[in-house]
Amino acid sequence: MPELPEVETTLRGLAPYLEGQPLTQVLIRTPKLRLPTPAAALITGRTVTTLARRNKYILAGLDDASTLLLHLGMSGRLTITTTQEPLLKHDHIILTTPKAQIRLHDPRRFGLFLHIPTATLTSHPLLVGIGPEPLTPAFNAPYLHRALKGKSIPIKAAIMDGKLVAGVGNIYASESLFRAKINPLTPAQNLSPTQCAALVTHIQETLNEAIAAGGSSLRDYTHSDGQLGYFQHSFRVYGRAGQPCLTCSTPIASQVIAQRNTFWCPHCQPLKNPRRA
DNA sequence: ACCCCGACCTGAGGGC
DNA sequence: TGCCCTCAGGTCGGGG
Repeated sequence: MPELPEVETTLRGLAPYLEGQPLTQVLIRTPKLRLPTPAAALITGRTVTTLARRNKYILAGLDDASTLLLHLGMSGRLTITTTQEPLLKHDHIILTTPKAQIRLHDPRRFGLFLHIPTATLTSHPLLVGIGPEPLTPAFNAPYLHRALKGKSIPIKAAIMDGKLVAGVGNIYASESLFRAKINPLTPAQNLSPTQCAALVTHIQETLNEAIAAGGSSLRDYTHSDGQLGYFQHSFRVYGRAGQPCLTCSTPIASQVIAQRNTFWCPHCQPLKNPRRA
């Protein structure tokens, strides 16, 4: 479920309950998510000193120069609850602070919960080689144009590659390409500098709007259902196959690209040079 | 270097 | 009611 905006709003919602707080109790109920989970004793009693996001990872720095590295995978959620509420199936990691209980709930277990020395963070295999953050100046039109050189894969697949740019997932890839009026099947290397500029702009706009929408829905989670980062999205093309384009009423097309379902408007996002060899 | 594809998991929803 | 199939917002590693 989570893409970058969901991770970002999860992080913001989490901060008041976790930042500066001691982990008075830790319960690890699942020995292995995508990778083995650490023993509870290693982190019990530590205080969370910093909270940050890199790509779709949440990084929680602890006061003993170690860091918790958390990823929500496809189906992961963090919930904020009281200690009273019963544990649910798929609540894998339970962190208790004086303020709340934070639970990692992940039915498919594609998520991650690791504990590593902070000094090794930047060289960690999961983080090394990740591309620029999409919402920073490092992600710009000249960079994108350069990065796409020699790539014959569809632009949709290219922007979902975290080594090229961090955090653009399946939904926002389709949404950004629609806004930039670029056909998702366009070979990546064929994008003009102008199209690269448009794509950068619209990736940033799409992500920022989603973060703003999520941010505006942040409230006191201990009194709602406790779920962080989930809010009503209105997507322009994602999930709308066959429905009229909001701009021109042409039915939205869909096709699996790079093993993921992809949505676009054939009229607003025409494929240039459609002929094959 | 580039690109493709299977693998990792469970649950929801549709068709019969 | 139940079975069987497909699909799901992510990522990695192996092989061509």
